[in-house]
Amino acid sequence: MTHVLDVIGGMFPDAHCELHHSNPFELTIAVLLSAQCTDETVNKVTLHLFQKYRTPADYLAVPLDELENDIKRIGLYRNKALFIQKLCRMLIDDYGGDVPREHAELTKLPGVGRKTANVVVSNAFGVPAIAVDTHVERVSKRLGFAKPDDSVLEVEHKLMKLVPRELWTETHHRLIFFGRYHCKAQNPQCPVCPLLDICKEGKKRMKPAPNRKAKS
DNA sequence: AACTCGGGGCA
DNA sequence: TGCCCAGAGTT
Repeated sequence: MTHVLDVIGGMFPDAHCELHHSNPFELTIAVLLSAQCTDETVNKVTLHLFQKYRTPADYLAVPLDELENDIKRIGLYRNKALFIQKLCRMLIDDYGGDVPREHAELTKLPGVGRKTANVVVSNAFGVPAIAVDTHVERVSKRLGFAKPDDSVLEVEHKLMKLVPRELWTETHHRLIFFGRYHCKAQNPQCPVCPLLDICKEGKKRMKPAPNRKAKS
């Protein structure tokens, strides 16, 4: 596992959170918005959004329609606008206007599940965590760190056992970059992958079965 | 466990 | 054009 992380680190020396933000609150909003869409799209929206809305009260000061319109370029925008206003209401009512630092409290917020909470605690509060999104899940299963039918939670636990705690967050970032830019869902770059010799899935893909459709 | 939300990216 | 996606909530 350590060897794999080193190799990926060589491929992506500057792997980091790609969401634009300047504090825990903005990060929470950005991660919530990023569900099922790319960080690049989120950044285009938050560039303007974070100029207009700076505090939880700012998000509550406008009608829901207006907030929806402000994030309209992002998929699932109606759900997310509603989540944001409910979340801001909870921050003000229950947390003194600040984003809670505890994982268990974060997951109580609407629109914040396990993955989002892990990204917030690790990336905003420096708490080691491995956020398992579909990239991390896919890569972990292809490389054999988890089994094909493992749940997201099981993948997270197995990764945590394979890596020392102080490297959890870095592991998360590296696996994300590897999955997003190299070990992609549709067209994994197996022919030029430095991990091919230790990757079962990669070897399987390099010599496809005759009855399988092979893209070329 | 399956369904829903939804515009963007990519073939 | 059609398919899939840096998830989470509801049933």
